Amino acid sequence: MSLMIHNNLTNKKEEFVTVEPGKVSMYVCGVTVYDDIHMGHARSIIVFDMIARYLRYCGYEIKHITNFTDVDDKIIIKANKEGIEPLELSKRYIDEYFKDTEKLGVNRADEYPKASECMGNIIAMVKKIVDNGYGYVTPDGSVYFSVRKAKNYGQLSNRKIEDMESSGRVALDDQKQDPLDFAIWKAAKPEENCSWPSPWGEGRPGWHIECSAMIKRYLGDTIDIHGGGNDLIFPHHENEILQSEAANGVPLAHYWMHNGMLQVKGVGNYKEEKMSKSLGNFFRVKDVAQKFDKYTIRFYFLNTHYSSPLLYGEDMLLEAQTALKRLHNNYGDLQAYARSGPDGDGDVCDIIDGTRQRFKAAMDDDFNTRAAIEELFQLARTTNKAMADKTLTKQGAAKILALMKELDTILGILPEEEARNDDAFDAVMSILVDLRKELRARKQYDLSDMIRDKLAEAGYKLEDSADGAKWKKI
RNA sequence: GUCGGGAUAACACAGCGGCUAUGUGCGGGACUGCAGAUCCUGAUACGGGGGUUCGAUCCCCUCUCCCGACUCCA
Repeated sequence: MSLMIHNNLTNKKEEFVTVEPGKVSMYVCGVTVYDDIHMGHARSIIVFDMIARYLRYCGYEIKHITNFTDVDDKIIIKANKEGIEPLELSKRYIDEYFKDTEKLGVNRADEYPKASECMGNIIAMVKKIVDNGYGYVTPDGSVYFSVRKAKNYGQLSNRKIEDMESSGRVALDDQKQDPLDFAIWKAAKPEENCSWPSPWGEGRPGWHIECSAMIKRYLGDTIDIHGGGNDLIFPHHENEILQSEAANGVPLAHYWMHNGMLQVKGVGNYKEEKMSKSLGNFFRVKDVAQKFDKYTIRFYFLNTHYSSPLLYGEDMLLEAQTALKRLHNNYGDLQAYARSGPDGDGDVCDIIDGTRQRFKAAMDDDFNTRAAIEELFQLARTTNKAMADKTLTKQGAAKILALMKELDTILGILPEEEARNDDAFDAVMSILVDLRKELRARKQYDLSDMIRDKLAEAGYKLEDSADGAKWKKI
């Protein structure tokens, strides 16, 4: 079974074949760092984190690059308002970005290039585009891309030039030779205080060019996967393709993947709308992370296919929390069972192989994390039952746990192993458990409940059942 | 208007041409000193209308509605 990816370039599910066998180059559009990241960004970050994790799980050596746009109108405006340098402002939000994504359990990408630190590459690419005849310099020292000269216009977004013209929404600008053209280099404006020297005078990059330049610098002319939110398909990704292909003469990316938008229930007319800064309906990651742990947030996002729209609400997170608790309980119970269950060779191969095989089949089907998570719930029911009838052995439980950990390297929704592996502690706990058993046999419930309560206060939860008590760390 | 994506039980969200998914919630039952957990079980589905088929929720056509993009946007 091979990995199938829904490719937005062709709008088909295609078998994943890399340029170089065993290696994956992946570029994901990051954020403009002028404010804290919100849950919509979190979705994209977690989705591509999951994708990178799965590819790694499949044995690929992956290079994952995500950029920071730190040169941008909004940054300049906000920095001017605060009376600080634009790069000082963006630095602040880059730091916040890392703090916030850490709260989401995100594995770091290999590099996080910043536009401000890739000026050489950007200028070189602009120059190349002009040299190749796809760009022109205006009198004020800006450089524009000639859209009509590009081959394959609209290959990603299925747009035709005629449609663009008739839409009546293309911006007019006296510097442009054609309203469809877009800036790849913008001449400096004196009041902005944010520019770099270039062959065309002081200026700064256009919005799309940094990604093209960074991809070339870090990953090469043609990469395997290019990702981002589906709101970037047009014009951002379309223009990235035009620029890169005009400069390099080869396709930019083989697979284009886009995550669906996070939506928020509209206030007045109960329609859903996209969570975004401009609509003001966003929830900051740092605020949400105060109420919900990373496992819950990840579960919430991964419990839906990455490309589908997803409704945001605290009630959704609460439901995710309850659902995930079932998995966490099962995981904790298995850990307890692996300590105190019956001995035996514990043949659980069928369960393990079947679960792994179905889990992988789900993931291979365009990263269907939702279906993969269903396997975890099935496994929980199977093992809960096996623990209840004692058909599971402690060795079997250990093997199931190993499988769960293995699969969780992809999802990151199960609690991490405590560093502790303390036999003495286990022995003490087992004394307490036995003591309670005796007390309960003598119906001295006040004392047995007191032990249970005190242990709960100390962070350990005891659960009684017909065949003795189990304990786990809360 | 153009281009994408949707419409699945109370809610969320998968999936498949015939074997009724998963979680939450709700109704029974088991277990139980209590708490918690767990197991068994019940009910409520595939937007409307055509068509293809022995058979469609799944394929085709059409209608309605929703979301996103076309302006900064993950």
